[in-house]
Amino acid sequence: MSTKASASKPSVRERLLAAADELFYSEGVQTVGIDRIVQKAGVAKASLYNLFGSKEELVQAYLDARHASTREQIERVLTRFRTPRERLLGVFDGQGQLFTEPGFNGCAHMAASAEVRPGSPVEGAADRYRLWVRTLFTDLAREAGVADPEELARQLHLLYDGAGISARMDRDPSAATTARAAAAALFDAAVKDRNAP
Amino acid sequence: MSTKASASKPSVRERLLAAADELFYSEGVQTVGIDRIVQKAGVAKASLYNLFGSKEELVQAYLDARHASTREQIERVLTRFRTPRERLLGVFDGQGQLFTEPGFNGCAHMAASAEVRPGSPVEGAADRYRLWVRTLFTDLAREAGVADPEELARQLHLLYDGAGISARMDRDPSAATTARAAAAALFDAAVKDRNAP
DNA sequence: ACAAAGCCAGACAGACCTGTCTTCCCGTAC
DNA sequence: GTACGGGAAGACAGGTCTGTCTGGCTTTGT
Repeated sequence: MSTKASASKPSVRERLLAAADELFYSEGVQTVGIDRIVQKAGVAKASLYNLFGSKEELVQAYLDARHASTREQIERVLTRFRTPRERLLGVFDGQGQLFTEPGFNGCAHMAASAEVRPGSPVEGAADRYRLWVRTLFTDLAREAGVADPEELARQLHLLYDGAGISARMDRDPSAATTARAAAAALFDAAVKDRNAP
Repeated sequence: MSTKASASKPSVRERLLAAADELFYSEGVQTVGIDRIVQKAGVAKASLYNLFGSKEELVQAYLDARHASTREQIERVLTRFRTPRERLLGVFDGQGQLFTEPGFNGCAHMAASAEVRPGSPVEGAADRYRLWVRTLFTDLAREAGVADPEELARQLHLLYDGAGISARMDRDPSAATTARAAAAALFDAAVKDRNAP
């Protein structure tokens, strides 16, 4: 078996994904060349092309790994909350934790999507990520009994994206707190409309 | 005089900026090479380097021109509104008009900032743009008599950025309408807090 | 022990990039 | 008429990129 070498030594694939994550995320997928990734991973260039086929597919794998990791982080935070309102706002708590991690550099999917040329398959990974965020907010809003869960989810998604942008471009991790406060106001207004239309 | 050739023929500088805007905005600053810009502008490569010095400075000039054009568009829309509340929400009306323009492809400053390597002077243009948006929202919120104009401006900026992201990545120009509705809810909640804290 | 597969190291081709420099043309001032 | 300067066209250098291919080493299975 070569796929489950996680106890003793990281497998070639794992080393490649780790190096790609570190370099792609901090410097961008366009400016980082294949040579630097294989050198950092201590891997032959032929292994990379045997495993992934092209740089574009490596970028997709890198984005999917980021997606999975973000998802785990947010869902782990959400288990700490009980009421629907707390769980809905907890998404921004999880986001705030991501903002303060060392080396945080904004949303990887936004950056990669801006770097590739339009129509690239890389945009599919970004679409998958956005669909997950949208569905998460919609489900939480529905559980909370909001009148129009889709509309509130769209609004919260704007705040979520905006916080990611601000955290990166303004270098201000407190954007998550601002987004959380705005989300609370929007949620409270939405449930109030429901009780007294 | 060569700088005011706008009546008969566009000057060399104007032709370069027009070509750069068209190519940089639709395909990205990294993937578009100098050769394609000088060819589209019908200009000698030496003229570009005499006028701008480097590609990086051309990118900055392109972003500053985008900034000025966006600013004019928004401010023109704002003149149509009278009450502070209408003017504050009118920013999202202007944004919605930008979203429906042919060839819209998201916020140029976000895309360019994601493509250049961190620390590039290009980020300065993005900072100038973000400062203008922030100041605009803060002034409008203060004119409206909100209790904490800076906090509301931060929240509205999140919606503004999020709408730009959604319009580009979800290909959904109605993101501006969603942002406007959320902004109205946040504004009304803020003035209500002021009247009955 | 021996075969076979996996993998590292690196050369190589072909394309593309930025930035400089030369050459030539054309319009204009004097 | 003539001198001059701005600009078009493009060759060129030096570097970087992706992707392929060869050679040799190491590890593993039997």
